[in-house]
Amino acid sequence: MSVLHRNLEQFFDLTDGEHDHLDELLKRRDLRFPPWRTVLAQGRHHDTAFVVASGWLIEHWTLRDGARQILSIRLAGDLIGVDGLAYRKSIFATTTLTDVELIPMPIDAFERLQCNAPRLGTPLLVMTLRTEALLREWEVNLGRRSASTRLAHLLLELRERQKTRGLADGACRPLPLTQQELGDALGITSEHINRMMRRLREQGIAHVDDRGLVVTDEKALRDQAAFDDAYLGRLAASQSTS
Amino acid sequence: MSVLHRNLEQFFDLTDGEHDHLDELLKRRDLRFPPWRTVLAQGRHHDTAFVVASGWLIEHWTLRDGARQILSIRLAGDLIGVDGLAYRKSIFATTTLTDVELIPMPIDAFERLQCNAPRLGTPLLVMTLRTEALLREWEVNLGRRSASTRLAHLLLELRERQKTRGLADGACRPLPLTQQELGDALGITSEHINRMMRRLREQGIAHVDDRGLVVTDEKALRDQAAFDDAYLGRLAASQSTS
DNA sequence: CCAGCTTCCTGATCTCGATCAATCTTAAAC
DNA sequence: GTTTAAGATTGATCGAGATCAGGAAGCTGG
Repeated sequence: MSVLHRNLEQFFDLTDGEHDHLDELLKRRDLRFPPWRTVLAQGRHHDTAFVVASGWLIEHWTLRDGARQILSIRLAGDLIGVDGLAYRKSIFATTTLTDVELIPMPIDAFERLQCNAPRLGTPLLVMTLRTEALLREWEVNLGRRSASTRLAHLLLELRERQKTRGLADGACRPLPLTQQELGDALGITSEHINRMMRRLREQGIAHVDDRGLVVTDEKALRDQAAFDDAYLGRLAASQSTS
Repeated sequence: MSVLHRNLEQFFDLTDGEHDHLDELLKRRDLRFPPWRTVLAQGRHHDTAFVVASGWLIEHWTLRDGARQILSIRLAGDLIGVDGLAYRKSIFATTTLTDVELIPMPIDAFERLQCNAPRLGTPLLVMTLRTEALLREWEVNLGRRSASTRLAHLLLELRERQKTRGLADGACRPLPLTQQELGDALGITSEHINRMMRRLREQGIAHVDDRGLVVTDEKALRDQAAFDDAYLGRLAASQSTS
């Protein structure tokens, strides 16, 4: 059973017929991409959305001066390229960070689904609303919080999202983000990320080794992150438990 | 015919039956609110979304230390409270800035609609995707652009959104935002907003008088805003032409 | 093994925008 | 008409984080 089935079954019990419709929606063959491959280019036409079966991707936007803002980090179970439904093209770029498996989901099949299995429409809408909630949280981060808070927030969020999918046991194994990328996600220079990481290390809160991120003082990190319990709850609820 | 009908007809031709379903969805009586009334409180349970028939509202989030981030400004034709569909509660606050008319749209009727008029599901999903696109643009603003660019960007965006609804002819008539609020939307202090406004005034680019915002040098403002033509196109497409 | 990357790491300096502290304006309130 | 309060405006100072300018450390491919 695919990641998407599991993700949807969180919200709704699916009938056999609906399972079949989903199967039809998802073309059989998974696509595989190596790291650093741009799956959806900024501004390019596209008519296929994807379910992330495994791996990490980033959605990002490059300014004319070369500065880059990472808009969102997508993990297994997330959807990418849904904006094709609204614009028939990608308004930002989506790029792999690791080896990635994607399940294609043609946009027009997506529309047909609304008619053939209308009950599935609501869960899909719910998934996009949950993504929207994450974006709003990031607006707050970028607009109002300090560099150290933002970093702590991102590290915890990623660990939490990994954990709810059963992918991270304590340590968030592979943290396939360079300091440059952390910075691009947080609107901070990589030099400053480095300084913030040093502080976390010196304070014995967290550090990165070859296994990935290691959190040694959960509570302190949570304090730094100004983490809202309600937010954590939403995070958990928004993810599949695969 | 309501704002919502018009907004949807941009994307799809509606059958009479679908018009009826929409009518049923929208309870007859509009609700009216005075300025500064919180329609949906942060974290409070709610089961009704609304279509904005007229007026201005803000969606905002207040941090523990009292700092406020305005997440989005909502105008006539926009939806508010759709997150109730995903969370059964509002994860941020929605507050009126002016006199506002709202058309209630119960969440459960919304779900029934998916089954009774499945074709309507897609347009509603499209509307939320367009909102999502605006949020991503704001992520870029908050993360990567300077105060002056952000301000120019917001002023132009608001004027454009008003214009595509036929509400602003040249001057964006009532700009019901204090400098404090502009700051809260842009992640900037009101004092700094004031300085940026002074600069726009001194450079003869734009100023605010009793009629609202007056743009005297369109091109210069557009340059400051680093406004992307593609973004403008999306803005126009995302709004009703009421 | 070395040359050439990329990423990590660090310090010195500078700048944008925050913070603090007033004054001014205007419109409602009594 | 005086009081009061909210917003606009301005200046002086401060600080978080950017920018600049490099090393150090690992990892590629030759």
